[in-house]
Amino acid sequence: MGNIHDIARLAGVSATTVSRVLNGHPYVSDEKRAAVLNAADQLRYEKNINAVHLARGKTETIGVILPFVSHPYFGTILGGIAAAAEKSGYKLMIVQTNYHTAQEIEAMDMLKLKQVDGLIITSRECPIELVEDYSEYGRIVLCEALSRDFLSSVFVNQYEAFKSALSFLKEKEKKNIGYTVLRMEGKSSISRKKAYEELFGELRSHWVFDQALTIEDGTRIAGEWASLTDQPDAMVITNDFVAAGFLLECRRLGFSVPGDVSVVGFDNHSISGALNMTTVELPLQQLGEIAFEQVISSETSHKEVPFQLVERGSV
Amino acid sequence: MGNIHDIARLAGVSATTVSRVLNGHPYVSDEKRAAVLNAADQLRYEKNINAVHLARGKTETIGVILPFVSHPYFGTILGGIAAAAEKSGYKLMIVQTNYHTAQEIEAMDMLKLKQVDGLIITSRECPIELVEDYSEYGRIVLCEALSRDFLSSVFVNQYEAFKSALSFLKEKEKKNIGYTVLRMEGKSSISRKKAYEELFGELRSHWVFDQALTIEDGTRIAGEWASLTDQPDAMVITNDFVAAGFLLECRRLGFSVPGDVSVVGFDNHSISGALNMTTVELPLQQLGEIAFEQVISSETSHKEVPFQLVERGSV
DNA sequence: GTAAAGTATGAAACGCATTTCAGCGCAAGC
DNA sequence: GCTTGCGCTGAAATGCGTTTCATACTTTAC
Repeated sequence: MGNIHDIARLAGVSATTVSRVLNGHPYVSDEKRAAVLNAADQLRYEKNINAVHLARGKTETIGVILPFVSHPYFGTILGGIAAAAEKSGYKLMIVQTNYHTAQEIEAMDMLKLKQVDGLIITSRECPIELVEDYSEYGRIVLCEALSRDFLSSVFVNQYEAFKSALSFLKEKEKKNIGYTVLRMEGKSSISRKKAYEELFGELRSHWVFDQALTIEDGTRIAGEWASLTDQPDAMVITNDFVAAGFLLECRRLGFSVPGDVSVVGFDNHSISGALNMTTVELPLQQLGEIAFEQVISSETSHKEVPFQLVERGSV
Repeated sequence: MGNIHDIARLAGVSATTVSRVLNGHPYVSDEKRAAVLNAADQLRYEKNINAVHLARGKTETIGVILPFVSHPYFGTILGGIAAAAEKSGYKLMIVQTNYHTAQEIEAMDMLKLKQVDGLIITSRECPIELVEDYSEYGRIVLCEALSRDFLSSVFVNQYEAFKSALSFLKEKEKKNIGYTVLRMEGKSSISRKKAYEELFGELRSHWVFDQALTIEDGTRIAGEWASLTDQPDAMVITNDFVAAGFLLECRRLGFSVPGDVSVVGFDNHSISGALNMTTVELPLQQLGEIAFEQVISSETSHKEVPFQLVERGSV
């Protein structure tokens, strides 16, 4: 358990030669190579990766910022990132932020401190300008639509995806459509409202349901929906989990889906298949893989991934 | 963007003093402290964390091995680990193994290379003896029942949890009970069989369904169940997602749950609540938190976390 | 036969912060 | 008046691998 110098001494060579052997560099004679390997073996040598990181100035590690690791939306993106990282021999450092700015900043500091070579931000809370300030320390990829020179991005066109769900419902003669958002003040909230008004004119604000992230949220929102006197006859719902909660609670309350209310989810998570639910498929695994390719690329890029409406039986 | 020596020069002090100031150590005069802080500011100094890691010999980072990051079972454990890590100021390095031994070994090597201070293995594929060999390099926590001197563990008593589900069904007069396992050759498979035979005597081997991990698996298994001439009248299913797939597919095929077949899941994931499904609650978030506490503890320990049957309407 | 190109090797510099040890000055204790 | 101890400070050692540069010896190439 010595270091590279101990090996050098034992093998009768220089530390340089040891390093060359250990890293598979050329220009080492067979005898010296054998001697080094033998000495390393004898000393039960283990590289200290921190010394390598220090010397090389990089860590072959990518940081991933995500609000919740246990939510399937982020879990699936992370799965894609992890699969791509494994192929490229990169390690992954994850930071769960719970949407707290402080955690996000702490994560971005990893880039500054050279703990990670690059950063993937699956969902952002702090100002984009702040993120941009960190781009001098390493590549940053965001999973949202933007076109900044120093930040890469990979995203689904939320506006169009939402609009395609609405258009589909319009075709099906649905006139009173409600929808859910994660947060009223969120970015996607604005684009959704815009898409809605473009297709249906004025929006009744109480047809927009807030805080839609989990199955329980879906359950809750179903209750809210049920208590309305002017119930929407269709709902476009943030993701398949919320949609599942909504759909199941509606049925439990004695309503028929799609008889009384149609449901369109997002993601095409397997839960939507099991529930025979119409949804807009988002290739989240692929999005994660692309994000990883971008973060190790030397150039910034902006990539849109396609969505696709999957028609099933909830409309 | 210089280093600690540049600061020392600019502030007219030694590198030692700079280090003391930067790390909040006592015994530095106010003037020197101010001078150092000022110089650091002027130089826009950023610590190189890799040098710190090298010097200190530790990284305040814990490695987490898990087969799939996007599966809710592991996602929930990871969420618990992440929450605890955040509180303690630790970082998390994750390795997704897909149950491949090679990936597991690569992850364990992080411990040897001093890339992580400790390791949490949420699910293991390689021999326990091999894992034990790595324990000399840092603390390792496994999420399975075992009592090795150099490995910590946190676990649910799978045998008892499974048995409690079976007992519950027995009380409800169910006589023909099938169940699912992740893999026929798996560890839990053996303890399940034992529990089963203890309560019901001989087991019909075609009442055990293999490869039960995802919703789709549940869907598939429902098809297999439906095609049997001697259908079990109750199923105990690996986790709530598989159970959800099973339950929904049974209903789609025209069977009644619990009329034609009862279902008991595991985990008490919110999906089971939405489906009004009876399940055995496993405190996975808490299990993750405990695993983290164990991995940063200086002593090995073995902790069992309680399970609890949650009675709903699928039996 | 000589210049050019390739092979092989090591000394030393580089990346950077932490920590131990030694020492000096001043104040409290007896 | 002398010892003990605390406050403050810095030199040097420590952790460790990579990479550049200089050098010397072989081969090819013409």
